[in-house]
Amino acid sequence: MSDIYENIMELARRRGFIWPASECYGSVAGFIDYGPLGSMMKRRIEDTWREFYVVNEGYYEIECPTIGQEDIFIASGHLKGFSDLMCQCPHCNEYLRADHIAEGGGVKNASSLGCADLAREIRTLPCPACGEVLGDVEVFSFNLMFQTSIGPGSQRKGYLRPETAQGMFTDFQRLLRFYRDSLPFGAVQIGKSYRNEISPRQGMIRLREFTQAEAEIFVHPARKKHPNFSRYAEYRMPLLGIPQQQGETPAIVITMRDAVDRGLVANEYVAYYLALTHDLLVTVGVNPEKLRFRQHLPDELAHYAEDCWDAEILSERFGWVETVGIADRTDYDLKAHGTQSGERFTVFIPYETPRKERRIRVVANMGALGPRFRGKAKAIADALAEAVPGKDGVTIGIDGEEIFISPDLYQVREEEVDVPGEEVTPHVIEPSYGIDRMIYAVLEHSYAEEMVHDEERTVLRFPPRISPIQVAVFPLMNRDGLPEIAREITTRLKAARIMAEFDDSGAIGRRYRRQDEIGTPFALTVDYETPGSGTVTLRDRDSMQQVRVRTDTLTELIRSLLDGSSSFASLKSA
RNA sequence: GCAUCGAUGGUCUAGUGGCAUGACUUAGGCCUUCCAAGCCUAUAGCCCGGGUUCAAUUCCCGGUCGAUGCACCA
Repeated sequence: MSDIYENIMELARRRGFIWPASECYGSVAGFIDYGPLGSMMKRRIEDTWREFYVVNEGYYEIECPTIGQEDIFIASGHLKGFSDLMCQCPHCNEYLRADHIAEGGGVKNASSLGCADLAREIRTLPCPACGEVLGDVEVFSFNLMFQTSIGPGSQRKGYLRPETAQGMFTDFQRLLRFYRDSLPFGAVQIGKSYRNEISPRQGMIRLREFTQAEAEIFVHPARKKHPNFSRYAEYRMPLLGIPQQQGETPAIVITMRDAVDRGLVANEYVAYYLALTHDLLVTVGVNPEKLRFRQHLPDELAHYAEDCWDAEILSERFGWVETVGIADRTDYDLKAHGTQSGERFTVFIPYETPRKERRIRVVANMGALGPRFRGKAKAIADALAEAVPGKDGVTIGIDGEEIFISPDLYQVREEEVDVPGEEVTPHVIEPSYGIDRMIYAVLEHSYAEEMVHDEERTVLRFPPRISPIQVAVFPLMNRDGLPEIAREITTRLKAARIMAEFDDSGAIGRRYRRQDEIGTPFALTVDYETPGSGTVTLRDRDSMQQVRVRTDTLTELIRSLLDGSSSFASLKSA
């Protein structure tokens, strides 16, 4: 079957958008190169992302190493949770999930067993692929993280990060100081992540090395109203929530205000980023008709998450592709790093007025305790501070030893103290974008083949802000001083930081087609009227219409067409 | 990863145990006053490794990549 995917990937290869990686040695599945036009397009999409998150939201970008030490991934859960217990059937060589086989054979909690235990459990069970009893099989843990070693002698394990998110968590204290100790704040990262997929087969949809753009927004757990919610409160878009999926009804089109009020979306933060994501995806060229937001069902929702939605993009080849995840991850990540590192991952939130609290404090009488208990006295005093003594004294445990402390050895004081505030572990709102998937979606949704004068025309209808080449400049004829004028115009456009490309090769029609194919939105042609009138023709990629425009105001005009502040349709010939 | 099928200039493709087709593209030239026109010329290819053979792009084995099915999948 020759589908649109093959045509797009052929175009992408031929024109320098996407290539298989390291082809001269034979490529490896799950790795791609972005060619000259692909890199430029990717950068423009990333810059649009930055415009939304860094410039508008004010969440600054950071850049952390792609290799992390083991502790990070112990805390994040990737070392454990990102592993599959697998085995290979000795009869049919099929790779199988060992824990699934065990559970199928009635073993409870198989995934929590070790490799050796699991191998014992499944040796009497049949292989689900060939039916033979497995017998003597080795169970091994396959982790989706790439492992490496840091420094010589491989003393220290390192892992290539499976997501960029952890960097924002590990830098939490620094970020908190940077944002002057107050919530909410956020940080973002755009960069490579790595997952050693078992069989990455869907071209650039499932890569072993891919680019993520993630934001981690730290909010007060009890204050989940977005300060700028009004921006998207009336934004209306289709949501496929849990009720719609369970009732198998279509997505409901609803404003973000209503979605939060009705409890479909957990809070304003999540709703805000659902809308922002919709806005962003459409801005970079995703077809809104082929975009939906689907809520995670209770069984796919991580246990700690409060709410999670995927932006899914419809691809002719791959169906609905998860491209963005937007989750309220609560305090899970920060708590985990707090426990693992022993460092503080909380924010001190002062009360508006300090609260008076009555406290009962047990103060040891060291003058009496010291001589009697000697070395243990300090431990006993500490234990007393935590204890709740009865009338006749208290029994405390020190190193497993029960010790009775009579009331003459301590004092119980009741006092009133000022409590100025409390330590709070923020909740994390995480929008996470798969940039490569976005790029594929934009390519597929922009791609069109149409008949023009009985000839097929291939065109990428990119939004102008995404196009790698922004304007092409042609001399109509390759003589009579026309090329010189066209070159001079090209230079002027470039000086204004517009990506302009001069082309004088072949017939004019061919040159238009070349640019159509790579999505260049506009073309300027210097013709025989140019020297006399100071005008050139401006040709619009999508309509193929032309207008004459003045050359002296060209850079301003092109700039406004590119940033969307004016449109081709509104132009009148000069 | 398993099974099946496939891999020929940049792209699409013909074909073969002995010199490897054609089209498009690209580059140079001629021509050309706005949408892949025409003419001339040039560049460029049998996925990788091993085996069989006088000789392998072709046959055999292994690998890589791709498609399909199975398995797996934040």
